[in-house]
Parts: sequence; structure tokens; C-alpha cells
Amino acid sequence: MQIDINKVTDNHVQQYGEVNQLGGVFVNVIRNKIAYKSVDLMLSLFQGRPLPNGTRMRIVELARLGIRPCDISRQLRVSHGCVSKILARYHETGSILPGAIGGSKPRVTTPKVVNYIRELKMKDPGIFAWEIRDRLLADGVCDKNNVPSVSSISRILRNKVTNHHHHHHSSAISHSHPHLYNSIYPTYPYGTPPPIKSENSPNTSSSCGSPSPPNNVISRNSHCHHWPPLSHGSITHSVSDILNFNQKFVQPQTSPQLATSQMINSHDPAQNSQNYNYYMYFQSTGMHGNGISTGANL
DNA sequence: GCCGTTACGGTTGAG
DNA sequence: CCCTCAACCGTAACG
Repeated sequence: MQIDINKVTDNHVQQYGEVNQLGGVFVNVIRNKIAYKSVDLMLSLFQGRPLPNGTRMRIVELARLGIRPCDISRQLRVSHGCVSKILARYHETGSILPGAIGGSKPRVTTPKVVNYIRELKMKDPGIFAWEIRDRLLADGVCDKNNVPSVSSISRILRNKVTNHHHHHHSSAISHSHPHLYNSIYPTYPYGTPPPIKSENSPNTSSSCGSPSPPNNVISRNSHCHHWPPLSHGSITHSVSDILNFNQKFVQPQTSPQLATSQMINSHDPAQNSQNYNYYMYFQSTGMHGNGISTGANL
């Protein structure tokens, strides 16, 4: 079954959607049942997929403005556990991005390591796997983070040394991905990360001015210490006020997104909650190109 | 009522 | 091309 991106409607959301305890809609979709683009289109509504960056950013923005997590949770229709997790991560790493999903850790049995094991075995055929492991560490070929396990070494001895003494090349080919796991959130798994900042921010001259989150999603904004919120008890602006405030400045006035922005200015709260999901979706897909066309197709 | 934590069922992507 | 597996996700529930 294929659903054209231009034809995803409320009916699809109703068909596949579920409503969480806060009234937010999320969709639990078996991926292959819907066209790839459509899956991405409804990312913001998905369980098992990260919240869109727009929502994540909004969570952080609201928290910076002193809104309590429970209120953020209710307003954005996101579970408080999720809000808590995102804020905790932001607090710890300075990043609003989700972690890298999927993939495998880089292999430790690189050609270099395999060759070294082979040499050790050839020099001393009676050597034990655990002895090889110790040698790899002692000789500086590996460190404790990337030394192969004893079982891995045994497998190498069995498969690549015993049977393939002279095959120096292809059997041991591996691809390392040092960038993927070496830092906490070094890469953005869904395409190029957008610069996380409030477009058309009213106080563009101040990097510390709210509601701008850190303008770099990876490194913390070390010279801004407005986190946690400065005035926990004295915040007077309501969530709605702040959301309206942000809408005023976040969306380019000529953008087609303006329409979706205006959608949540409805006075009907139920309409607002539903529209907000769409709003966040449109905002997020407009912000990053994760393989889908964000232009004319929308 | 708030919030940190965790079980759960889900997706993802390298190997 | 399909499978496996370990990473991540958000929700719901618990304390």
C-alpha cells in the first residue's frame, strides 16, 4: 500500500493514530505499509521515532523561560517522561538532538589487529587467546575500549589464522566508523542538522537572550547560564502567551508555514492540540531535509 | 500533583 | 536481499 505524500490526511492519522494520555496523537505504523515519504511526513506523530526537532526545541525553549516541565508536557502533548528526558539530555550535553539510532558499533577486529594476532600466533602457536588479548593491550595495539574479547580472538584464530594464513587482505576487511560513537552526539542521523536558533529572534544581538536555545546543538553554550530557569517562581507569562510570542517571531512571515503557525491560534483548544501536532511537524520537516522533499511536495 | 526512572513495544541501520 | 542485534525512540506506569 502506498500513500502519496500529498494525500496524507486526517483520515490517515485517524486510521493509524492513537491518542496518548495528554491528547496528543501518535501513530504506530508498520513501516512498509505506508510509503516512505508518508512515514517521514508523520514523524512527529510516531511512537518509536524521535520527536521532531521543532518540538524538542520548543521543550527546551519553554523550560528556559521558566515553564515547568509538567506544563510543557501538557501544552505540547508530550509525556512528561519524554520532556524530562529531553531536558535532562539538554542539560547534560547541550544538545536537543536525539541519539543516533541503529547501526553497529565500529568493529574492533580491524585488519591491523587481525594481522597482529596472526603474527603472535605464528611466533607462538601455543599462545592462548587471553594471552593475545593481554599482548594487544600491553603492546598498545588496542586499548581497553577496543580490545577484542577473548571469544573474538578465538574466532579470529579459528577463521582467519588457522585457515587463511596467507590471506592478508580481504578476509579482514572492515570499515571503521570512528565518528559514529566516539562522541556523544557527533552526528545527526536524519540528515544535516539545522542550526538550532530562533529565526528572526527579537533579540538577535544577544546570544543569551531567551527564547534562543544554544545556537549549537552539540557544544554547550558555555557563556550562557540561564539554565536552569532564572526566576522559577516569578514567571508570569502563560504557556499560551509564550507560544504566541514565539510564533510571532519564529516563523518567517512569508513562509507557507505561517498558515500552520496560525492554525494553533485557534480559540478551540481541541483544535489547537490537533493542529499543534501538525504545526510541529510542518515546522520540523521544514527545518531539516531528512531525505524528503520539504518544498513543493508539501 | 510533580518528576525521575523504567518496562515496553516500536524503529533503525551496520554488519 | 534478508536477518541479527544493539543502539535509540516515546509512552505509560510506578514510586
